[in-house]
Amino acid sequence: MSKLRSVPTLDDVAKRAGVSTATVSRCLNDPQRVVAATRERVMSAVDALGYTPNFAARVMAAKRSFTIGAIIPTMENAIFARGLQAFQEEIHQRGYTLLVSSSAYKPEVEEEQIRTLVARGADGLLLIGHDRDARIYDYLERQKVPAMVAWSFTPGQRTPSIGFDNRQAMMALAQEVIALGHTQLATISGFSQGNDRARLRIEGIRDAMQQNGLPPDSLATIETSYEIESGAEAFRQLMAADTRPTAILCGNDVLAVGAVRQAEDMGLRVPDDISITGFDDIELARIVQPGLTTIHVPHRDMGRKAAAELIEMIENSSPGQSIRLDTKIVMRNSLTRAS
Amino acid sequence: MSKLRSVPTLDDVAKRAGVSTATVSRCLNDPQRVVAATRERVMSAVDALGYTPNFAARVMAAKRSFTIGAIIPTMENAIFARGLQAFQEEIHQRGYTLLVSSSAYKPEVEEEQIRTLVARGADGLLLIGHDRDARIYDYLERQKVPAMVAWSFTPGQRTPSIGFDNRQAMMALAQEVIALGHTQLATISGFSQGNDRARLRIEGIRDAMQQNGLPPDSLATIETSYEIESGAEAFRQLMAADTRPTAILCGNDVLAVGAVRQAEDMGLRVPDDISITGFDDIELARIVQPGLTTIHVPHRDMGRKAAAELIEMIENSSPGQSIRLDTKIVMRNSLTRAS
DNA sequence: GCTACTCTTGTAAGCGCTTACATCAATAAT
DNA sequence: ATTATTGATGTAAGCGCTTACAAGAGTAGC
Repeated sequence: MSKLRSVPTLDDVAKRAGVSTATVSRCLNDPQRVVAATRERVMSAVDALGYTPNFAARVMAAKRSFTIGAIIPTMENAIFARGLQAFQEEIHQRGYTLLVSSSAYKPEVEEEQIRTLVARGADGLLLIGHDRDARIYDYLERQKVPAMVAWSFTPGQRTPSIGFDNRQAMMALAQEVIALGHTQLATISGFSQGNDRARLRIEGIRDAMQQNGLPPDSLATIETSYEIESGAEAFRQLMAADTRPTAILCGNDVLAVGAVRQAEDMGLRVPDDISITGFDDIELARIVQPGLTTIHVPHRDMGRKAAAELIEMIENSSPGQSIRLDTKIVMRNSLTRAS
Repeated sequence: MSKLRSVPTLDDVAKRAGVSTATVSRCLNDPQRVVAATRERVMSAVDALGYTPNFAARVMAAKRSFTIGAIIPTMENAIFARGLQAFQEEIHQRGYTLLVSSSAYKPEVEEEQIRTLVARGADGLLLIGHDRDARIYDYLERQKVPAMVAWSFTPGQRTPSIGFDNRQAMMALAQEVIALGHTQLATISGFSQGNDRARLRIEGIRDAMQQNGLPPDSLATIETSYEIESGAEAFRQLMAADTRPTAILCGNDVLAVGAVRQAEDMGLRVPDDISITGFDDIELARIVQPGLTTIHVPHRDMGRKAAAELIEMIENSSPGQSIRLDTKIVMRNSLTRAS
């Protein structure tokens, strides 16, 4: 018996329609298993009462939530926005709901968020990058929650990944920079601790230097947070050094924009006085003046494929497949020949 | 009895610690109600088993989820990012978790998201703007889920709001523009249908025109989606008209940036050939060249206050209080005297 | 020593739903 | 006509947790 004026339950609907709760449940979840006449009676009871199923009860009984969780490092800038949007569109189309939370690049926050999402009954998880404590992978395994990694591609890990080869991509760009005659290189990177994308991008630059006879150790490296201000500050530091770099390869577009802005504030012309490159090709890269030469990442494609593959893992308990996507260099106006 | 090698439950912990499930539950939710020795025994059982409480079960039994839902129109650009971040920080500090979803500015999607969040047991909801079907407010009332509106301030509505006076703010900026001698005004606005912020901002401009003897109907108005490209396209249209405007007040910074970029592509100098203003003062407004003259909105403050007030509503079933925040005009370099 | 508290823990009744199984009627097959 | 088969619906057992209530053990006051 429902309490007076309270939120209607399945029971209330069943009583009103003169059927059992099982029938109501079937109407809602698998309509064709119920004869049309009954179904209509039930549906109108649902409408009349303004009934909405209680999600917690449903998850508990069905042991399925049709929910997928995503933990991204940040929502503050657009790095993950487009990919996540595509991811969400794809899973929505397949009847799943997305739960997003952000970790602010903090491993302990990420771990907490993962546990929260799992406790909430997420059927699967989207994670960014591979670098995290083994304890988390153990936990996920024990809870039997499949996870998919995006924004990285490293087969052979415990979790399949869909992404691109960060190292290779950055190496290609560095090759390009070196081919333009630059020998004094610098990089403004995100913190590489616990961030394989950042780490591999730096290594990509060193690879290119190595291959072209430049000593990898001569790469001036600053690690900082992914914020425009941080990029600006890092640029200031780099330019205060004894030997100034002639080209700065930034770990992402946000840092690059900060550097470009700071260069301008310091009266330096980009790219004539200093070349600056980004990574990601977010909207900002097109907006800023001069347009940022950067690496285009197929965000939407990555998001969509990650969704498809993760759902495959959930529904068929498949181990999941890793997919490598291609990146390409986008030439705009922030990189030019060394003077 | 738990199934072999399955996810551990309260029962498993209780058995292992040699206590009842009630005691374990108390240890987790209200530790001081349990004597230290017992508590330790329980906690080590929790650790040993790697137990995590099942959220759905907890919500169901406690009828409380410590979850707050937020439905924002978009995550694609940064309009809501900062405010939401502050909101999330505040509720997190008070022991709540945030669930975010975006409606893509579509009323029907928003309604679905609201229902989803409520069915998921959200204790309260953060909504953007007042404009939505009365049916939704009825539903929220019936389900007894308190809601708070942000980014608008309109007391006397069914839901309390924390925000600023969109109309007044835009009027102040328009006054400024008119004072600089502009008489041919235009606006690039978001779709005003179902979006009180957009609607009120347009009205604010007309108010200012009215007060200064300019015919409000002479305001060239284009409504479009909140995207950079749309801003650019709208700018193109405005400049193709017989009488070109000398100043364009945009509904937000995103549109303004699109307009600025397009102006440049068309070989027009901002602000010398055309003045352009924004609204919101997101990061982009500082980054773009020339810096955007815009209206600064106290995003973080708004987010924090909305959180505090919403939690107050949840925990003390208070009706909620509306709060009006101040905006201010930020002068940068995209607005100048009419030539 | 006895009653009256207080403090800690256990017992068990749900929370609202799904679903395996049972039931019953209608139809098809013999 | 009888039995097997199919389809629609009902019955009821949980899912994992919280919490009202009960019970038992100490302590204190008389």
